[in-house]
Amino acid sequence: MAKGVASREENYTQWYVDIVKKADLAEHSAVRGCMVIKPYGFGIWENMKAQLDHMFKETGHVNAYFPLFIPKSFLSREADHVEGFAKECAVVTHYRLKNGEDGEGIIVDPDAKLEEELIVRPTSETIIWNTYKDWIKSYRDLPLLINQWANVVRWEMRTRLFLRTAEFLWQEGHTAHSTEAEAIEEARKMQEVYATFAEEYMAMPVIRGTKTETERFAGALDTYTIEGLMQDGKALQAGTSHFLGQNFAKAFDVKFLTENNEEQYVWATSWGVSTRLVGALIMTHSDDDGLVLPPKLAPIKVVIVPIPKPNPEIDAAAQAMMDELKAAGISVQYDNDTKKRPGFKFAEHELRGVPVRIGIGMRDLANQQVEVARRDTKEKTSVALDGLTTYVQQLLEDIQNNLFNRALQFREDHTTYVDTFEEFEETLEKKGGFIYAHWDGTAETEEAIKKKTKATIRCIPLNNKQEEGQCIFTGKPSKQRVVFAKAY
RNA sequence: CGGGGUGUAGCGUAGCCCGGUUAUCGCGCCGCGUUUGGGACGCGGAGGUCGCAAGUUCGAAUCUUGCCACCCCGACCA
Repeated sequence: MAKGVASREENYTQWYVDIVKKADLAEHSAVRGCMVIKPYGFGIWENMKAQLDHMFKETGHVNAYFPLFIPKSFLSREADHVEGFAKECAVVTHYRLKNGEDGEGIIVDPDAKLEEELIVRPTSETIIWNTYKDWIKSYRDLPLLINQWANVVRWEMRTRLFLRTAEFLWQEGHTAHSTEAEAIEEARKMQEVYATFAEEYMAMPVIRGTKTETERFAGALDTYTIEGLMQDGKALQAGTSHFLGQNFAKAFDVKFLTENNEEQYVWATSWGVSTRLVGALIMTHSDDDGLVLPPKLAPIKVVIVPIPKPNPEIDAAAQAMMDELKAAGISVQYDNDTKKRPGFKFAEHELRGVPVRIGIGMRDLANQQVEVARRDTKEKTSVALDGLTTYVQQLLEDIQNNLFNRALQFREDHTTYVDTFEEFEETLEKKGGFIYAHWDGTAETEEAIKKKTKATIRCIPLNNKQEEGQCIFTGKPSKQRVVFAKAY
């Protein structure tokens, strides 16, 4: 176990905090509930962002930017929406400060009160739809496929680094369509983009599904979700995509003329993922030795450690390796710090989750080889210098695949089908994970189960198998199982 | 936002109950030397508004009050 990192077994929450801090990803700031994302943590986010942005562009979206501030009146235009967010909004009431007369320093100038308060966006549907109203006049203006990368603020009671902070970074896509079918297709398409990203880049298997009414986004008709399973057996919602129907179009009066010169409201979607994904990444793969990163998102894929310390010969060999690896598009770092000994460096790079470590000493050089260690299994192998880059490329792929398969195996081991409430409670307590169970489809039952067990319905899986059964709680007839879990 | 806990150097801590020299120790940091294939060692050195603010007192890290931050448990949420 790494120094200064709690084991997952003994204190999972502390382990998570330790990883974030020791791997130098983020720290708490002077502002309540807000974090400072440090360069290494931000590097992971940047890699996520670059890939997602690419995928959005590939699916026809363009980026734009809308204001941080939203007039208070906008938020209340859509009834469900305002109810969903009202309790966690930061409000700007004044626009000026001045020196206090009693010499107590700077105060809010009472004369500078805003006519209408501004809300710091918790999400941008309202300001965006108010804008779209002017942009959309004809079916020729549709579809409108826009994404923005932004920060948002939700005044959370209880925060956790990356998983839930008062301010967080995310992207929000907001699209407008001429037909209901097209909007639904868009929402599902983006759910699939998220799922692909999670599985292929984060190496995190996810369940694709639909949210129940209770768990749905405020103002949406349908919320599509991807749900991951963390190592402590709790589910984490990693991304959502919403079919908004015509709710926002009606609230903001966004109409267009069809080919037949008929006036109609547009159909909308919105979808987002946030820096929470960094938290998901940590909790999916990391171990008691520190962070474990999938190669595709690791800021540094390979680190070269001179053993026992740098010298001209080793430097030259390292430089040659780096040139070759960089040429192959692999980010690599040469740790030629003379103050730290190799063992310390090994532990440090493991803590930071660097996927591959290459150790090179005089003994290796004499044999024209290096020692290659992989972070996921901690296996070490001697590899010939000749063909090293090819080997590393293959190894990075192996690690990426292994991480996914390992996480998938974990999820399968922590997926249980139950038919009685006793089994349900027992599974929750002893094993956790995803529980497939019959449910009568009512919000009341869902609420009652949540109250009793803290487990919520994470989703109704896409293409869910239809089977007759009885609700585990009420015994009423049910046509399909839904996925329950305790969640973040 | 409710209940509980914690806050002493960059990090981890002793001291606090029972007020009294110059605030303890380890890690880290700086310098020199010896080391170096899995978290090195010796010697020397720097580093502190004891979370912040009031109060009690001749005297406060220590007692009182308020505030802030973090952790754990609830309610809320991505």
